[in-house]
Amino acid sequence: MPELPEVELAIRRLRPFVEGRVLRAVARLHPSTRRALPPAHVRAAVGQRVLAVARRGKYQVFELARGDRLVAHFRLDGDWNVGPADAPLPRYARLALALDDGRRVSLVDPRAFATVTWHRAGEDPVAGLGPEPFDPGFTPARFRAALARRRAAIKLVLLDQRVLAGVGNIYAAEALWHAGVHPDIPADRIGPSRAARLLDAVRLALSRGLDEPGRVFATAQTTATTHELMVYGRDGEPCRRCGRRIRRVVHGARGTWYCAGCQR
DNA sequence: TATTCCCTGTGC
DNA sequence: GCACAGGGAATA
Repeated sequence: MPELPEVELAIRRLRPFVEGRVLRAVARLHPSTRRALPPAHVRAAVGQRVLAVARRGKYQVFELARGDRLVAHFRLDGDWNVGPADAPLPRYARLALALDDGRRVSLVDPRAFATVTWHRAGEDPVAGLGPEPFDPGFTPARFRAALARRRAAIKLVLLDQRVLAGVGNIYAAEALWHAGVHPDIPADRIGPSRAARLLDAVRLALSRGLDEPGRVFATAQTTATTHELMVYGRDGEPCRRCGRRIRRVVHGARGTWYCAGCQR
């Protein structure tokens, strides 16, 4: 499911096709995209040149020439498809952008959870979003201060986009495993050294997702290949670090996998 | 702060 | 054939 790394890679693939192009038409192909993007907003965006596409957390921000923006969010399984405008639409296309070079960018999203919204110039389309995990200004001390304000389980707090932008269910579980932190620990009980370790672990887990797939890497504990998960979805399988069986618990209707042996 | 809802393919 | 999965907004 698209979290920060997958969204970043999707943007990198899309950029060469859309940056500098003019939006000739926007087709809303499903009730979900018609809800999120009313006709007036389509009219506002059509005819404008796309100056740049930026990422903020899991959001993709299309900067338009007049200063307004289209903002896409993949949610659970959205992705972009690029092809000629006269080709048949891909299966599960929920929205399509016709470009001035004859190409068409389609938002492909089987579950129709993805959104594309329009935001007037001057408006902050991602207000309230927390810091970027790789922002050098986001220090372990700031991370720890944010955690200290929260009593909920650290797993849930890592998913809170106001605390940290871009981490979802998979990378939260992976980061907690890398850091050796139990998912149920209350966030405000995480001290400075564990907060520093956890921030490093978040960055490590996200980096693995950004790496070339299949490259072998080693950490202090284990050797694996990039995009290979350490705990997520490995219910009952042995921990790659200590061999104990991975357990699955539920946090707010979402699965969390962890190792009771080395996450404390 | 906890629960519900939006959707539909996948896996039992 | 049906429960389940899940990010974020809305609701209680």
